[in-house]
Amino acid sequence: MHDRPPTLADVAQRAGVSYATADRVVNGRGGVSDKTVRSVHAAVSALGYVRNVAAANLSQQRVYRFVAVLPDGSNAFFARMRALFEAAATRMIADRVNLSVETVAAFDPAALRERLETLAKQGVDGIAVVGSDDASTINTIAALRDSGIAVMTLVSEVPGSDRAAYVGIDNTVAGGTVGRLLVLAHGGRSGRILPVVGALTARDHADRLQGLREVVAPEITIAPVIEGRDRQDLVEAGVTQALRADPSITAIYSAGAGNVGLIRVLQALPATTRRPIVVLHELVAHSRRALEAGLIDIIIDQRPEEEVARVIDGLRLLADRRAPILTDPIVPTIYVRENLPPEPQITITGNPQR
Amino acid sequence: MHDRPPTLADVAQRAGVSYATADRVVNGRGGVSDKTVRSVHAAVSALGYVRNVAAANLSQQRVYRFVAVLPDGSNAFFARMRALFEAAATRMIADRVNLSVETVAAFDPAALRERLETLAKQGVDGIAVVGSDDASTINTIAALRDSGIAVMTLVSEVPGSDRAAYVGIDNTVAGGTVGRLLVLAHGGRSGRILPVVGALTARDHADRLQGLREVVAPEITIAPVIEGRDRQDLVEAGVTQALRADPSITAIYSAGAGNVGLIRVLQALPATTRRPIVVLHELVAHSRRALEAGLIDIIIDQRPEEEVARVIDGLRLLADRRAPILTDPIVPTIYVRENLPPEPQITITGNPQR
DNA sequence: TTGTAGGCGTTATCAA
DNA sequence: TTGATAACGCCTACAA
Repeated sequence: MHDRPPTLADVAQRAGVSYATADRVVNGRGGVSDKTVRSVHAAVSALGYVRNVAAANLSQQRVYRFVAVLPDGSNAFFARMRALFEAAATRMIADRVNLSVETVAAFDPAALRERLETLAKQGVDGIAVVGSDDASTINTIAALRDSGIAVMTLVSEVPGSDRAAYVGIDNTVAGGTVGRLLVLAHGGRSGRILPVVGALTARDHADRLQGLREVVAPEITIAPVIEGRDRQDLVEAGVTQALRADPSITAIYSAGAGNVGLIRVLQALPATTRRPIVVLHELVAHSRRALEAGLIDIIIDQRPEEEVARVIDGLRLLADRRAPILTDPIVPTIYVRENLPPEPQITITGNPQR
Repeated sequence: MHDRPPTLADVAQRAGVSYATADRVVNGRGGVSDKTVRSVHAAVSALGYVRNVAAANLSQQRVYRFVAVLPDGSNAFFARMRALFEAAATRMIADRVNLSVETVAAFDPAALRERLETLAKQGVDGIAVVGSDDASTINTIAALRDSGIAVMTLVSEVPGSDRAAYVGIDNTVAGGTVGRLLVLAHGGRSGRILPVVGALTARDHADRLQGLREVVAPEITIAPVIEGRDRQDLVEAGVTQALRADPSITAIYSAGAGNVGLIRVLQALPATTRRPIVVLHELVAHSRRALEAGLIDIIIDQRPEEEVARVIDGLRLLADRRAPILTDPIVPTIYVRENLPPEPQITITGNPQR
């Protein structure tokens, strides 16, 4: 009843060959006669042999070295993602995976390329990088891949690149989701949405807008887009002006960053007027407070926790050259005031007993 | 630059003691002089030693044996959860964890107790069980715990029990979330919600209703509750009758199962009338189709994928007697038509290369 | 209170 | 084409 799982030695014995031969067959190292191969395979499936990864890793003294490359700057979202990576890193050292987080100038393909090439020279096993849609980055990723390094893109896709996988949301889906919620919130009445983005040239922002448009038309119209460059001050000025200029606005959708500026506008709104419905992206400290305070209605979040977990999983699978990794897009999640998760804690890792 | 992580042997050498002594200190086995303890600790932190779990597991020939106990019946949600557990099980045999899924008569505390006691005798390391709120179950869980078996409750909490952790949503939160979305969807207008539950005595359903009530009052009123016993036919009959009796109903919230019946009612609704806003729980095949078809508006889901992952993680931590496991509640997720995840695939596990 | 050494299942090297 | 065997890092029985 309680027999231990079969080992390769069991397989070898059953197949009537030496341990080494069984190993050759199981791990496809070649140089084994067909007949022997067949008998080993038969033994494997008869016994239900499964390679013991713990033992394998031990014998190989495998130490995975992974790096996550994030854009620098004071962006709250990436700060959170960074914290998540760091927490994961400390949890994983017991599993012999060495994960580090590095920062590189945002929107600077040359800097990114240089950093990636340096990492390649240092011999990392895998890299997760926040994508950007330019030729330099595409080429760099291809080069890394050719040199056998697993590359995954994170948060933002690098369209033409042959990265091993993309982990992030589908921005068109995100925009569409927002659109659907706004349609619901308008309850059949007409309305006018004020869209705020960082820049219309930013692929992800444009996709979100596109998703929105497809869903809300034709009942609800869309006001001229504000490009806030992801900067609080510009967002604040732009939204203030737009609201003043167009009193028919019933909703605001902020698809980019700089939302501190938007929140300031909302705070300053006269209490007499019914404020527009407000939806914005990413659950971070300030957006959370705004939702709790009733200044905004919905946060749509890409769940960086899950993204980080998937990236790490994926890098490990790639490093082990296991089968094609699953690549379902992340489903953007909706937060309202009532289902906010517990505030993220600063995690202090204790020393495991035993 | 590329040195391998320090081993206990390194620690021992640096502390000037034997391997066994270092081991005694690091694993707190006692019987070591204070002075020695200190010097070993010093060496540990000087070198940054971290126990290699792969090696530890190997040497112990540890095989985790976990069981998930789910209620039987044709419930689509539990069918999905079962599939998720089974998929996880096959993925984990390479890690020497033996996870099996068992089924026990729903709503039958005696049967559950018997099953759990049998498992205890067979010497499992951990059990995940869908809770129920009765004395027998509470006692059984206590007994299991005393005999050193890790018990986690899943989906539904067992209030007074000393289970190691509960993995599931907070149902009051779920109800509140639905309430908020319905308030939004009413856009300041009054309305009347028809609630459908399995039974008011079912703790989770009652909690959901409670969460809803707290949020929607006072603008939106709540019609008399339909108790559908989670059965399609009863739900269908109840909802049909209620809609006929009360034309002022603007929304339906189904907090329980039997939603196939509800969907039939919606399909039969005359196309001329504007149908009520409909929210229900759990993303399964039929609810998904209904959302895609525009028969319902929102699905609130407890993400069984995440629940399963957390349970397995938790059981492993408990079996290893590692620190108190994190016990954040699962955040219920909102689906609209646009952010439905890809249809779950039947996963066929390939043989890992190497 | 401290130390020695065999074994866990795999990988990889060397020899036949 | 096949076989034997020394690591890998940790746990533990046993000895001192």
